[in-house]
Amino acid sequence: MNNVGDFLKTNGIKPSYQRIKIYEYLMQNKEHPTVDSIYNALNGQIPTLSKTTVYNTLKIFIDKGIAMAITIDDNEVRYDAWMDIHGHFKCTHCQQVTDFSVDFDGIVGEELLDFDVLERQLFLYGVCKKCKEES
Amino acid sequence: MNNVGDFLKTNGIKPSYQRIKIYEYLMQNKEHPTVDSIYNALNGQIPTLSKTTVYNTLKIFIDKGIAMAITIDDNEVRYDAWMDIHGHFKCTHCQQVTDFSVDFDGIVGEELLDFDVLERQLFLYGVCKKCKEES
DNA sequence: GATTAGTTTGTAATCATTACAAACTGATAA
DNA sequence: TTATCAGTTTGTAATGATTACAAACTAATC
Repeated sequence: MNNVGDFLKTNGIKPSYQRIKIYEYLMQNKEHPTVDSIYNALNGQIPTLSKTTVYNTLKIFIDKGIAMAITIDDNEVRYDAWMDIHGHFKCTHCQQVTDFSVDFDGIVGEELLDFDVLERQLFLYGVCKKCKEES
Repeated sequence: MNNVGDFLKTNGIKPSYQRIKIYEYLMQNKEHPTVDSIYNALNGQIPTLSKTTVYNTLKIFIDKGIAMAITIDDNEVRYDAWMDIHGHFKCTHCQQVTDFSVDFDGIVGEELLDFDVLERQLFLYGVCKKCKEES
């Protein structure tokens, strides 16, 4: 499991125990956890863990570009270690968030011709397959 | 100016003075105001206005489908009365939000084939034309 | 004019996030 | 080994947006 540590080092982040655990958690739990779920999940293994550390660590990850924050719904920020371009679908019934691939070519109008676009986020909302079948 | 009142009525909203003013403000200020800017802008005309009323009213507008909330950046919810499908570009230099048209055809991968997509939001981030030229 | 439903208002509570300072850790140098 | 120092973690307190709630108000109806 030392590859996570190496990965952090490669990205200019000192691989402390907490940071390794938090990044591992992000990688293993792709359902876009919140700060709270990360904290609660890791508190068992790291009893001294502080929520501030979770916030700090996630901020470092984002600064260094190895994670991103997504605000799918107001007032719940979620975190994601999958950095490929992809979109997020949120089911308004079961609240589940589903990733999907996106092809951004040619969707943007001329208004942004001379703009530098550095980051893209596509959010879709509706009813997922499972909830549709159940109703 | 009574057409705004009629418009609200058509959408099942009793056209009170506050509601009319708030909706007018949304229509005239397309830069995606926050609750705070709406409140501050209207407080002159309506000295008794309460921030709670702004929150309540915007919630009603959203429920009835004549406005939408966008969370371009964490912890600042903005409101928009333009309900056509469009994207939002936020310049990370000047913080300005620019609307642009979007063609969503064919961008979504197969993962969502059996999903009902009811709402779409596309956010782009980067450097706008003006800031690019200035640097 | 009385009643009632709906609307607005202000205050207090909530809750996520941030600020900050103290405690801790681990490496390096004497 | 011990001292030092930068970087990390922790806990508490502060902030700030949003919500809950109850009282005051308004407008329409009987």
